Amino acid sequence: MEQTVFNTFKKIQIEKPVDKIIKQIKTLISSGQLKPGDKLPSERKLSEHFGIGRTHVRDAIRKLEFYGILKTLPQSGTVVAGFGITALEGLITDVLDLEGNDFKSLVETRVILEQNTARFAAMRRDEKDIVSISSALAAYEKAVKEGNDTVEHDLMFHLKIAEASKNNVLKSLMLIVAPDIITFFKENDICTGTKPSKALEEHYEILEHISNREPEKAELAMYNHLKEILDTKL
Amino acid sequence: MEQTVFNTFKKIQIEKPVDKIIKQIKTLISSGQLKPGDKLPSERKLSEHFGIGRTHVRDAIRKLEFYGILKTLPQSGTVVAGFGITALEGLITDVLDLEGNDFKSLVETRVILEQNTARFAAMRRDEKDIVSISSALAAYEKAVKEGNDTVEHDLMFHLKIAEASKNNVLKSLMLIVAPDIITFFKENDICTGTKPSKALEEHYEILEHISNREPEKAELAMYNHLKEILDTKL
DNA sequence: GCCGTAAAATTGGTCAACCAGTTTATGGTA
DNA sequence: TACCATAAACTGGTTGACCAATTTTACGGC
Repeated sequence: MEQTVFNTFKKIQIEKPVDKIIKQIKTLISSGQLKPGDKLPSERKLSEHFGIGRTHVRDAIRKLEFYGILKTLPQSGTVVAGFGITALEGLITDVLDLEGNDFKSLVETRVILEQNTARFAAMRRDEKDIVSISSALAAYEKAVKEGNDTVEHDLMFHLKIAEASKNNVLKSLMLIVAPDIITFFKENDICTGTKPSKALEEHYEILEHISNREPEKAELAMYNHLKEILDTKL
Repeated sequence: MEQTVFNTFKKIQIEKPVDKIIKQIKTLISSGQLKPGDKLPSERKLSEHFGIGRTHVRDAIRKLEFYGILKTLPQSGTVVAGFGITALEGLITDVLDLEGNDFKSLVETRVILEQNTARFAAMRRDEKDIVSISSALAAYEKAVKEGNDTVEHDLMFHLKIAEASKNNVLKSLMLIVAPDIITFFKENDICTGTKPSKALEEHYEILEHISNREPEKAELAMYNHLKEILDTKL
């Protein structure tokens, strides 16, 4: 695949219809035609107003709904959150220029999330958590000794810890970040770089601290476990 | 609205078609009919196989795509991530039982995210960041002194800090958490509870530390600023 | 028998029509 | 005049058909 010449232009991409509509909705709000708490014009009206299919309008609404900016009531209408114009405009603007995730930010964020899931897990874990974390660790150990697929089992171990933290939001955020982490590690073969035996040992230490209800130690162990990744690829 | 009797059943809700299909796709993977890296059957095939409209199939695919589990190539096909069956099953399972966000988790997570955006902002801010944070703070101050809408301007201040942290992922996660925070505060009038003048003072302190490039102090100031919220409603 | 080209089938993307509830307007009645 | 039943209009939800690009297949020339 010869793409060298065109890579210069890779940043140039046609604005997706969804973002176009979101921008239009933002304009509606900015111009005061649409105030916080108002009911949005019907999807039909919007689609013909913007000269675009209703599908795209629905997509845009659902995206804004995901970020809590709109709320659609079935068979009744879609409503703008009662946030105040400042917050609404700010939020929509931020939604629009969500850039791709660079790996540095990704890892940085993962470390932060994981330090805290480990800490909370040590505070709140029950027996079931210990069991599920242990079994995930066992699967990881088996994979290490057989020499393959360590990345996924590694991540499952970490996800079980996130579950034990009893914090839905933290777990959700981990879930969002996780696949990107896996993909990158797969592509760059970092997993083979870090010694699996050492990682295994560290996993056991983390589990130990969580099991013993030692939040600070668990957090620190998690940090030490992940910190070298931070340095590896900066 | 008399609902007391029915509240007992509020947890029972019809399984959304999207989740139903996601479950089916998970089954396909579990049973080995669909392996990591494989191309998914076409949307048409899936829809008639499951006896459901193609729209729902597309919705399910897009949801799984958001979590990085599927990748769709326009006019070509949809592909399963090359994760290994363990990770795939685990991730899909977690996607399926994403529960609603309880407020305790929400605030806990917010504090964590914000401590770190403040820290990174103090390390990486440039002059433009200082300007935009300052102007957000000015708007907040004006709102405080006029006595309304503090919540949104408050949040905008925090979002500008997230931008200054130069960490895309952290900012995205803040964006996800933000609206829920606003909504809850609006509904429960917490903002009026905490003294706005004190909060304003704390905001200035945070900005000061970020401006002076003092990561630890910025992080601590942010923690102190938010910690009372943690205690307020536990 | 091999390769290149073109046509046919298949793909996700898009759209306009239809469905089942909700809301609003209407008009007749007390 | 106030009110309520009924119907008309409108809402988001869902579906099947159409589009353009891709992929596969088939055929003809070499």
